[in-house]
Amino acid sequence: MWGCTHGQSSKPTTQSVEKQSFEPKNGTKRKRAGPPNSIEDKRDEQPVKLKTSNDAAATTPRNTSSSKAPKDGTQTSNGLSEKPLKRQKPESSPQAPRSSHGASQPSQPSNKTSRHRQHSDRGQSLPPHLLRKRDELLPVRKALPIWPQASAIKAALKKNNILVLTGETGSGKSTQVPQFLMNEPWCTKCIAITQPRRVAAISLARRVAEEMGSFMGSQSPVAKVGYSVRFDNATGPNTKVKFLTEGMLLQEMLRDPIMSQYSAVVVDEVHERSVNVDLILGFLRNLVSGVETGGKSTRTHPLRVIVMSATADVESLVTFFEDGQTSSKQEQGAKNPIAQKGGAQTQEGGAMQVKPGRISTCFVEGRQYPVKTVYLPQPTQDWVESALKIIFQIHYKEPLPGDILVFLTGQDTIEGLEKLVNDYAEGMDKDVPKLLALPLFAALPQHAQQRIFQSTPFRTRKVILATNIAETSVTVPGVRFVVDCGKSKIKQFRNRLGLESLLVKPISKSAAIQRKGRAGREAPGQCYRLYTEDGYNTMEERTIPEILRCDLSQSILTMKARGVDDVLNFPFLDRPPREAMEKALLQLLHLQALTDTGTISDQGLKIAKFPLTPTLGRVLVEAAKPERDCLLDAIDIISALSVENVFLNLVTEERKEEAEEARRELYRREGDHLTLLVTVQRYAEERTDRKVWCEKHFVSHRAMQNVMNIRKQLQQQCMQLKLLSKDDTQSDSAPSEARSQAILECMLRGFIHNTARMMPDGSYKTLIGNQTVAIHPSSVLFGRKVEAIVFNEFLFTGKAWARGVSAVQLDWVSEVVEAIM
DNA sequence: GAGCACTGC
Repeated sequence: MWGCTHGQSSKPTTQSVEKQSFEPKNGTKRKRAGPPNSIEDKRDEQPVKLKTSNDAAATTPRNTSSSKAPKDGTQTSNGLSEKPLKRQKPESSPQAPRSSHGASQPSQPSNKTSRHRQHSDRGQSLPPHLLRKRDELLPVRKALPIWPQASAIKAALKKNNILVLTGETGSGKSTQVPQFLMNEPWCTKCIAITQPRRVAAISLARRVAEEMGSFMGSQSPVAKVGYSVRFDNATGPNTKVKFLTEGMLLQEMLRDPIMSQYSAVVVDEVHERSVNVDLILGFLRNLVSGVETGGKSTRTHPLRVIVMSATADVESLVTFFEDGQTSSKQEQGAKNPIAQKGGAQTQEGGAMQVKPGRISTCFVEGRQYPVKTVYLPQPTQDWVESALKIIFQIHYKEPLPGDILVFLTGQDTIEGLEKLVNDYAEGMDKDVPKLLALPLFAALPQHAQQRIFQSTPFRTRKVILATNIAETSVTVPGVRFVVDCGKSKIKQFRNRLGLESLLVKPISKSAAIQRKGRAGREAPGQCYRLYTEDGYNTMEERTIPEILRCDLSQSILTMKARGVDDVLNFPFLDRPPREAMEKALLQLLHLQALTDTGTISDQGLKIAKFPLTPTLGRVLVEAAKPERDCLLDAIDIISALSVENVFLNLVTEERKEEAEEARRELYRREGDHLTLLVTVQRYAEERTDRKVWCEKHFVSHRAMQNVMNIRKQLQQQCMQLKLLSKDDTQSDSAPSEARSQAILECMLRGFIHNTARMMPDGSYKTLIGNQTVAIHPSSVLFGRKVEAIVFNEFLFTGKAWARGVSAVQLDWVSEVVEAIM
């Protein structure tokens, strides 16, 4: 897990507090220390200001951090702020061993909990170590660029319900804004702060708890800070500041459309533009403008919304919340199945509408050392070779310390360059420091990823060869040089074919700036771009938001489940093409998640509540039907399909053969789905040592632990939806032939579009769309000829492949296909 | 006989 470095690192900077600025850095020194390197440094043109758009700018005192911080920006070791940020003592770390199972588990009443039960929440009687920590951290907080803005931010939210806050890395916005707001008179309930990633939600909550001198989550009833991520809910009755992942908030919004437990929602990292953040913003805009909150479900107090973003794209966000009233009016008359259930009536329009000028904006400077940009004089085709040259150029020219972070596109280029670097490094003179090449990508086992945090051996420079993972998800310490190939792999959904492809594409300017910034987190740095300045200038300004390039069926089902019937007029920050939305609507209709009139069906409501794609949700609902009666088996299979790679990928031929042999007892001739079922069942039955079992069968233990979590969650949710009864949780082993057939027929109900039949020449063609597909070599059915197949995934990599394949009978498929045609 | 950027419920 990222985010849990308890100070073993040689540097005090841990990624778990990366949102904090932990350097005693001078916020102003940065400005002109670097060369006139890029067009993106607009910070100097933008004074620190906070204004409301309906009155004159109320300029606040300029960020005072620069006067408090040491003037020398290169002075990295200064006790003032580094020391308190170290996670030194275990006692100061408010983390208890936590159960990672089911969010619904009650917190265990421990001695510790009852001992603190009588504590007042004023803090005086809290344990001294928490208070000491809090007091230690206060000066650090005060030195953050956002600190002087506290009163202006509070004033803005007294006046207006919406605040758009732009703050760069290191401004402290994620940790401080909730603390500024929590004691405001209007803030009688909880504040939610969303994060795109689990680690960020958890580590920010820990940090804020420390800063407040509070317990965390379920540690104590008086705990004021908590977090909620999948499989891990650490909130208590008095949680006032709650960090959660975007997906978690969306789930809550389905259960409680008006968000009655919150006084404010802070949407952080909006610039990353995940699909979930786009949905949240649309729902919030409807909510604050009084749309689809009709009747009895109207809020008594207005919800405060704080939208936080790193890039200065304030205008579009302000416009988004100001305008678009036309589309919301259209939705006003729309039926809301959730509200209707309670006999609610649609509220008359306009009562809580956001009028122009009711939105505040705020800009806060970040803290970043200057980074010099170097472009290639000529464009190159072979950027692996260019990267190699530049790595050694840096290594020979630049003194230690200073690690190199290289951004590449994927595992293969990373491993290729790793080998090259190692080969060349062997031939270096003895008096030159060593080079240590470290790969970093998500599929790399956890222990291998952790190597980047280990301290560098004496006279050695690390070269981290990374994918996009290092752009946002992982902060690599010690980096002073960035090498950016200017490309990344992007998944694109092709509407017409209904398949996804993974393509290597040029990155956007904003991504290039993000990558470059990774060199200036601890000291001034350099960024070598493996493209020309002209190349940079021709890049798109921003990365295309995910919602414009993904399959929309899950998003649209979520919208429908939340009562947005007219999805074509949903307030999107960026509206997906109509074609993509219609494609998704049609798919949902085929899944019988929608009725013929386009309203959500009972079945659709159930599907929407599962943490699954609509196709997989549909399979579950089908499996629960009495005539199928194979829900537990379906849950096992779907859990395994929800994680990537249960079976380990082996490299050498020898190991592959070994694995084939060991797994033979798991393989089922019906195909991959039943093979997964057997694997999950055997793993679950294993009582002695599951880890050993995994090693023996070349199965990923980490993946299987995740499968078990998902399996448990799905079983619980099926019980809540009354699809499963309590006394029915013991799955039978080894499904009979009849049950195998039932399982595959359920799969067909979800994957109608992913079916193909064998042609006379032995190739396969999809029943819908008539596309040629081939069974992927990773399938147990590879090389076999069967009359028809159903498959989990349709992907294009040079050729159209079907992955996750099972054999079915043609007449089963025909029956399902005819039903929707 | 191929190959897989990254999140998340």
